[in-house]
Amino acid sequence: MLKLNRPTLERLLLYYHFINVHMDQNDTVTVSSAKLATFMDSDDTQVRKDLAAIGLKGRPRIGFVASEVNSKIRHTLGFDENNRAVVIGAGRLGGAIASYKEFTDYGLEIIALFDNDQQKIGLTVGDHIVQPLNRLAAIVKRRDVHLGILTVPAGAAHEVVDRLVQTGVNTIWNFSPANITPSNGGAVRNEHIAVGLAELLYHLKKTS
Amino acid sequence: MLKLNRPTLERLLLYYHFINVHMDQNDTVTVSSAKLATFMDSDDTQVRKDLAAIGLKGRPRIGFVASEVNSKIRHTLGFDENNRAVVIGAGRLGGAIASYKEFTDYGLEIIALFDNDQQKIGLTVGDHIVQPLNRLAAIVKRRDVHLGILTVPAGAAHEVVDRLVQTGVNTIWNFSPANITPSNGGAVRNEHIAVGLAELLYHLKKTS
DNA sequence: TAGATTGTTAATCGATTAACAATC
DNA sequence: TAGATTGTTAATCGATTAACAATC
Repeated sequence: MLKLNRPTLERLLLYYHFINVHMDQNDTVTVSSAKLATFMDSDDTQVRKDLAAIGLKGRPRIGFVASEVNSKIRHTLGFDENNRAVVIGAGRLGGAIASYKEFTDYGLEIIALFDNDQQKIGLTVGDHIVQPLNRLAAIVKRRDVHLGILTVPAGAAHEVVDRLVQTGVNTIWNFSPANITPSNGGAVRNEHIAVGLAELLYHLKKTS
Repeated sequence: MLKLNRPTLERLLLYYHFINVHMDQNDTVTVSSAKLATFMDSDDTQVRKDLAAIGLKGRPRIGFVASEVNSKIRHTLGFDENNRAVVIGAGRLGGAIASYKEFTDYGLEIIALFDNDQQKIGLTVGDHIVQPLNRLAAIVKRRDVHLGILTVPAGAAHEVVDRLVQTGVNTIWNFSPANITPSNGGAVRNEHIAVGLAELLYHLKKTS
């Protein structure tokens, strides 16, 4: 199995979006590495390397078939699977994520929304009824859930992660301000919101 | 003015959080580069390089004064300024961001929330009343706003960006699925949610 | 003093870019 | 054919890591 690093995955995703937004999806539409590179502000060699890494071949004078690029990236990144996830933490952010329709474009289905707050349990948020955390294990088992999405306060994050890992969910998308480290064989993505903010504030400071 | 790249900014932020969470903030508490490196899963030389880059000096046998590290990072990243921002798009995500209390820790103040949907204008979301977009320019001018936070659908993103840039806001934190490119002298951070998702789905696919 | 830790230079590593022959 | 574009090797660049003398 090929091993793609983070920047490569990010670039592949951007190629994918560019083609989706800007190009017709029939077999006669082609795109050159130079065109993709211009959009990405990067180098055409980089684009060809990336596409070669996932097994795509282009044709001299022609370029790459746009729809092939798309479906290959889709398949490589797993967007054509059916991935089930649970959201834990029914605050505003949790509600926003649990209700985000576009996730289906990536093969992601949010099947349940949990919280421990008695005030929230039973409420309807989008398509979901907020459920108590003690139902987590049963639902994860029954629906074969592999991904946990964390939108709890920092203080609760580690405890919730332990519960998830106990039930066999070791792939975690963490939107809480806590720093979660992956368990054995697991994967964690910490979406630390302050990272993006820090970058912008630093820019503001420099230019003011 | 020193120029820090993105990974460096990210590491500085993580040092900052580590010290905040794990260490007392009095002048006698010190931290070694090796300790920070262990937490970060990186190298002690890297830590010393980063801290040296923002002008911090450590002492042999002692390490770095934790509170000094903290306040220096805080100042370098601009968290001790008063940065005003507007949020455009009063959906769930916009509401979550406009109501996120922890932004004050980074010197960020959300001063207004806008939307163009008549259904939403006038509603109260957290501490804000949703305002029509045509009030944007006046409020930006009056309150000296420098940062725009975008939580609109992809289709509306470019138009809103144009309006922001016209009123002089060229630093943009984009949570919409559109790819925004910076205007002259401006800065954009695209928080493309699918990037994190792609990384996790790819991991799931590899391990399943 | 001995030993832990810094600051910094040198070496390594990997990623990006340049060059160019092969190809349609 | 001529010329545009690929695939791939080689060169460059920058970031990370190793090494080690200086220091308290």
